[in-house]
Amino acid sequence: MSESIFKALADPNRREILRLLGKRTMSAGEVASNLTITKSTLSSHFNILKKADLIQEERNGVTIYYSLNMSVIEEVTAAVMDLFNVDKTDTRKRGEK
Amino acid sequence: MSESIFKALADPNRREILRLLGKRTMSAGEVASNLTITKSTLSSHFNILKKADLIQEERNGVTIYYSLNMSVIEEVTAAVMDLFNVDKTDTRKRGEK
DNA sequence: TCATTATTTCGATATTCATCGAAATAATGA
DNA sequence: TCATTATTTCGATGAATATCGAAATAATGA
Repeated sequence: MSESIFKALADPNRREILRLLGKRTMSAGEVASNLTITKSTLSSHFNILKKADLIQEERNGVTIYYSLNMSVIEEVTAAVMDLFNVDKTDTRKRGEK
Repeated sequence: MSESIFKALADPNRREILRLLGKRTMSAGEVASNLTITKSTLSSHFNILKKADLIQEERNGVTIYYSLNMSVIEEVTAAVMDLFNVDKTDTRKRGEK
């Protein structure tokens, strides 16, 4: 769940991949040409993003197309919100015990 | 900036620290008693969260109180949103080249 | 000044992680 | 079936990271 999502977002190359796929569906090769890593490294990043359910793949012949999994975006923002969910019943000010 | 934020959110113990501080301001010792790590490890996590500007500290005598830096939460959600900002000018369907 | 309490810094260690190049797999068209 | 193209898997490596215990620092009150 959200563990794998936060881990997935921790790497700059993976975040760049998400930004690229946010513009449009791309093949692995197209994504690679926008980054400075080898294709084998990219493939490893794809696996991590897939495990976090952030992207999906679709093979078309010899080419595999990757796209953002839009349905998970909601879950991502929910996980972030949950992290900062302040308890309204506490009225103490900072530094007060 | 957001690099340090995403890195900071990648560790489960740090996320738990944020959840705890989201409920109320706590001393380092109080936070420690809610986790299963040593105080020295906790101190290292505090440093990382401080560097990401996610928490602030305030010393009161011998005790240091930590609290969520609410003003950065907005920045966090903005960074996440930015990540998934889809370009509306692209009309291609998935798999279409 | 000394003892106490709270927390941090230091140095070491073990694990995780990003990365690479080379070899393997997969699909297709000649 | 062979060559080509696209991508992945494998095994190794170096760097980053979480963790610990022990020693150091900081504030305070006796």
